[in-house]
Amino acid sequence: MGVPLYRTKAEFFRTLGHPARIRILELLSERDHAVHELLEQIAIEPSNLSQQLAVLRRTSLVVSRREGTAVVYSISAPEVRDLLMSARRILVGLAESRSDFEDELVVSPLAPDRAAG
Amino acid sequence: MGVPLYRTKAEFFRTLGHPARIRILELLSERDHAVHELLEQIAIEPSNLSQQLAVLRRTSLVVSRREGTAVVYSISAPEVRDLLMSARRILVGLAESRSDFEDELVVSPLAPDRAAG
DNA sequence: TCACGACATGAATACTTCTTCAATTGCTGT
DNA sequence: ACAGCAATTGAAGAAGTATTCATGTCGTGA
Repeated sequence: MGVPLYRTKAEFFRTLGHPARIRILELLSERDHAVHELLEQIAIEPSNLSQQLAVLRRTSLVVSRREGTAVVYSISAPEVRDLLMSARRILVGLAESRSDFEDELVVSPLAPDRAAG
Repeated sequence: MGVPLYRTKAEFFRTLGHPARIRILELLSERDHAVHELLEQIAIEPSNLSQQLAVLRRTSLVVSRREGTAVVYSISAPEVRDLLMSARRILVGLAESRSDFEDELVVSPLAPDRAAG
């Protein structure tokens, strides 16, 4: 146990900090996908996808197996699904409180037109 | 709603992807803290702490208020606490499955004593 | 109002991480 | 064994993020 947990956590979150990797994890948390299937869903170059998959493999978040001509990926920690959902909940909450606030501005006594952000 | 959710999620996780910011959120999820209190707990330079707090403020994860001479921070989304805990669970799980595998290697026929993780 | 302590900001340099390209490996069918 | 598709790798330049230093702001108490 040389590395403090908050450091490991930060590293973990950084791994999640890329749109393509989020998409990959979302897709894999539904079911296993071959690389070419991921490629259909995510609009990036094959080699870029491979790079992102490599990042996820390094942190053991996903594992791959070869099935004939295809390589199939699956998620190692199904709990990631909950994590993504709970992130969504937080984001929706933050977005709401921000637009609530904008509403309040608009609802002031003699409020002139105030463009929405 | 111009920005796809997976992009926003990635951005969100990137803001969590720094040891100091994780520490800050952990501390704030227990109770509000003044900047000088955070400074006592986290071993970084004051101006660096300010920078990290600024990052968290930009994403509305924390808010600050002035109290006399001090500036007090609090967390906007208490659910962040759950998120951090569920991240911990995933990390522990991944770490265990990795060392299980190492154990298997060690657990050959004449397995010697096995130290607990 | 002046000086001081508590924080924040801007800007520069040093790192990391992204994206893309060219080259490579591993199967499958012939 | 070879052609051809699927996926990966390494490397290089572009883009983004971290850390630090010098400076600026905002209250408080003398």
